[in-house]
Amino acid sequence: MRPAQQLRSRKLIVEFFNEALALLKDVDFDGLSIDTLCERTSSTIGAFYSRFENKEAFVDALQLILVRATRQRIEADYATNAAPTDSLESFIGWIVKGAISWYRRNEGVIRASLRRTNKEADTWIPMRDLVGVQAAHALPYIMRLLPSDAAANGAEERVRFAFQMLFGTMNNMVLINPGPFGIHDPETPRMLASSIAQFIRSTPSDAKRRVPPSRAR
Amino acid sequence: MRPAQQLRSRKLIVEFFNEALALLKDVDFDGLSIDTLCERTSSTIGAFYSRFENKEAFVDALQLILVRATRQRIEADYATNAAPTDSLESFIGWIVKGAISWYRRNEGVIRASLRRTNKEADTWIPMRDLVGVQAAHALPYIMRLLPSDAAANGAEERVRFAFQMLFGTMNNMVLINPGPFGIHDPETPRMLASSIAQFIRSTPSDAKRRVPPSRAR
DNA sequence: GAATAATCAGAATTAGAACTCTTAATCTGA
DNA sequence: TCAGATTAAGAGTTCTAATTCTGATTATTC
Repeated sequence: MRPAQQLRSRKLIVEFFNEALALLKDVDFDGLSIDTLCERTSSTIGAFYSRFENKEAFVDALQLILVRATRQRIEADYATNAAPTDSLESFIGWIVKGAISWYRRNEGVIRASLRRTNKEADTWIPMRDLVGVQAAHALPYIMRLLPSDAAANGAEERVRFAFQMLFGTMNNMVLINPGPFGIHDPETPRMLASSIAQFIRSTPSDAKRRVPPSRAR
Repeated sequence: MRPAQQLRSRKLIVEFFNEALALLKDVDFDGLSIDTLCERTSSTIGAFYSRFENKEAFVDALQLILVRATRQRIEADYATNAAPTDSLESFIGWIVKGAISWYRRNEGVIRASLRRTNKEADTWIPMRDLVGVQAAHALPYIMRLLPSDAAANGAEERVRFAFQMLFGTMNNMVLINPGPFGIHDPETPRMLASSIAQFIRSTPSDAKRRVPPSRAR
């Protein structure tokens, strides 16, 4: 992306991004046509290509903006002690609530990003790192809130897996809306939070005691 | 898809499907080129189009084959009492093991199906129904294996949500392989099973007791 | 072993969307 | 105000991959 020197082009770039975000509610990156984008912004192909190397660069930039903003938001939240520390459940509830609202606000880009074709270049990587950032911040909080017996045995592994399930489930909601619960349903945060809190709390012996080896299917 | 009258074309159709499955390990439906497919099967464009209306119909057929086969497999498994009934954990373990191995076997098509662009036609629907079928079969088993206090309060809802998390997590693994756990990791089934069993067992009062309302993020 | 139907071959066509390129307009600084 | 730099217009080009179409080839039937 070539940086703009003049105000008009700076404005135009913003318009491109905003209109793209709007369009992404209906289509994904493949379906996002540069022609359409230019029409919608009352602009032209030439203007677009004098700013962006190509469509891919534009899309990368769009993703990057979101990732950057989100990362800052996360950092800020933790820096200002916004995270509740009274119990594991309320901490997890806070995490989940924040995550869900992020998914709701950015549904279009997220869906498009998930679908973006990646032959070699793993275009989801910036998004993935976001989950990593979240997990890294949350981990010490969670460990502190966990009773010592639960914390002792592989809690960190369970936490990481819990995060993976959390974001996996939300990605899936945004991607294919499988039902019965959708990203916009009011019960969804509660279900998610209680489920992963439950899992994090569980001790490995719970599982061992209860799961005798079953025959292969 | 026009049904084949002669043996040679029946064979060819099978070859098309098999080769497509092989190709889908590397590319998705967009990247699956008919030209390539025909080369790989030592066949020709003409042969392909004398069988299939167009590429989309071919892809639909491919998906349908998988969905049909899977549905039958599920029905058969339950019909022959393959499901363990000694404990919730072993039943869930069985479900998860079966599901994971299905994902491992069919990773390519699944990934491609997840990514398939759907403007209006929701091409994932047949796959989604599969989850529904699974859940419908499993539900009564689970209810029977649940202690009465857990079963009483919204257990059905929790079961459905657990299934949604299970398949959401696996879809996500296949789609973007987020880590730390992958669909091929040997620990994955255990983690998945213990996590959803835990959640299904939990009573709503667990959650209520433990989650005081936290301030919005 | 023709006659007819089914299938295959594959060059040529089409279509859609990204991108280029040249000319025109607009801005900026002196 | 005007010369040079930046930006915008948008018709035209290019590229890619699906699809069409017509003449062979191969199977089936009587």
